[in-house]
Amino acid sequence: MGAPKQKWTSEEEEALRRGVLKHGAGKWRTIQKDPEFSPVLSSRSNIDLKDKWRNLSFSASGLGSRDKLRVPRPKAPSSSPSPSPQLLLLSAPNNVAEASPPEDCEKSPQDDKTPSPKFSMILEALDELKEPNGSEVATICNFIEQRHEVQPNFRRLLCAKLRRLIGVNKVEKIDKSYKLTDSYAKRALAPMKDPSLKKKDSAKSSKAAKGLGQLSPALDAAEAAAMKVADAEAKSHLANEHMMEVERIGKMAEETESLLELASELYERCSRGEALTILQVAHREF
DNA sequence: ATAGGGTTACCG
DNA sequence: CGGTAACCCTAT
Repeated sequence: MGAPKQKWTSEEEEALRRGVLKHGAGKWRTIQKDPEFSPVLSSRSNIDLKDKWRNLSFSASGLGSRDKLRVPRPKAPSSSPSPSPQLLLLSAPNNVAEASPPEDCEKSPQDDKTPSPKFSMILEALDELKEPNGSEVATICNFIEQRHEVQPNFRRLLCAKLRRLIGVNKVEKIDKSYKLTDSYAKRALAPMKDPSLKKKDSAKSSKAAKGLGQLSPALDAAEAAAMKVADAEAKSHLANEHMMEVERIGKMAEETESLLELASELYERCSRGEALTILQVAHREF
């Protein structure tokens, strides 16, 4: 209604980065109170910092995005921390994964064969776990993760997609759960596997098992085994993600070091009166 | 106070 | 449509 949405300026972004470097991620209040960043981040709350950092982390690890040119702010209602037209750089871009365009050809590890199976995946999941009261996001997410490789921020995307599906009346929301619309559920959608794979009454068991850890003999062995396998798969995915994270941190350390070197070099040259263009800096041609 | 899920606005 | 960034709400 009132708030059009305040996009983050590069100054704010960098203040946040430096704040995290100084105090560590998670100390949002401390960062915001720090007199060094306080002037820049005055209009941001500690949760804003947290949210922004989450976004930065996702876009950094989500390998999918090149840098998007970010305009500082289309509309400045009141206080305008307009970036000075001087040589203001070093606003640390979040490309931890790569710094050199010509090299690093390893790409697209998460490319599905199908061009746009995203919706199908969700509809299939919803159809497979036929819960009368709908399935909650965690359940849907879990189900899909066991069938497809998903990106780390999949859960968040799933949320957005579900909302879209609600918009076109394919899905309805009951409390915190989602379920196929009656009219839409009748249509045969995904080519289901052989019926032998289907367990009767899977809805109750999957949800009940989550709530009560030690279920009775009612839970038959096959189902228990299936769940263990599923869990193991999920864990292996997690392990893989952790490996990637470790690798990422390593690269980040390298990047930081070379950035420091670059900064010193730049400082020295500029203080000698040399003029450098951004392009020169970007290509290290100086 | 922080982490995480969920929602809304904006962009391609 | 599809995705993301900013924002909001709630449990721990």
